Amino acid sequence: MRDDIRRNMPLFSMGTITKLTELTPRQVRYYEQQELIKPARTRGNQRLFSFNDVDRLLHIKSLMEKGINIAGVKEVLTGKKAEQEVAAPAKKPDMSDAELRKLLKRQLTELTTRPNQGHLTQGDLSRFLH
DNA sequence: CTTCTTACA
DNA sequence: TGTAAGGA
Repeated sequence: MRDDIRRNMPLFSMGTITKLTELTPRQVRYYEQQELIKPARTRGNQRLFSFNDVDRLLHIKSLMEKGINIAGVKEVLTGKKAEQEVAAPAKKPDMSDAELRKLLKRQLTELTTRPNQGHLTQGDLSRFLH
């Protein structure tokens, strides 16, 4: 009953969030607009995210990767519908050459810069907190 | 330097 | 979703 205030305590900056979730600031702000998350603000209007926010963002991310749209994500997160009931239209596994090389280059630098670190995926947080 | 909002050749 | 612009 007190673990809640901890999970809801505003602690992370946008920079931390993007590195932790691997989402772009654009996406994070958009999800906030859609009221999928409600991060706190500092006096200077800077967003401060909590563990719960990270949790929700990771959930949203996994859902989006499954091809589920905002509407579907909202229904799932709002707890009014099951994940299956909002099945994705069609998944396209294609990626342009530019994107592919960009991705490979990024992963390569990450491998040499910070070997085996950072980036959470859904489920990691709960284990981390428990 | 990091983040914020608004807007769109 | 990306990105440029203008401020904090």
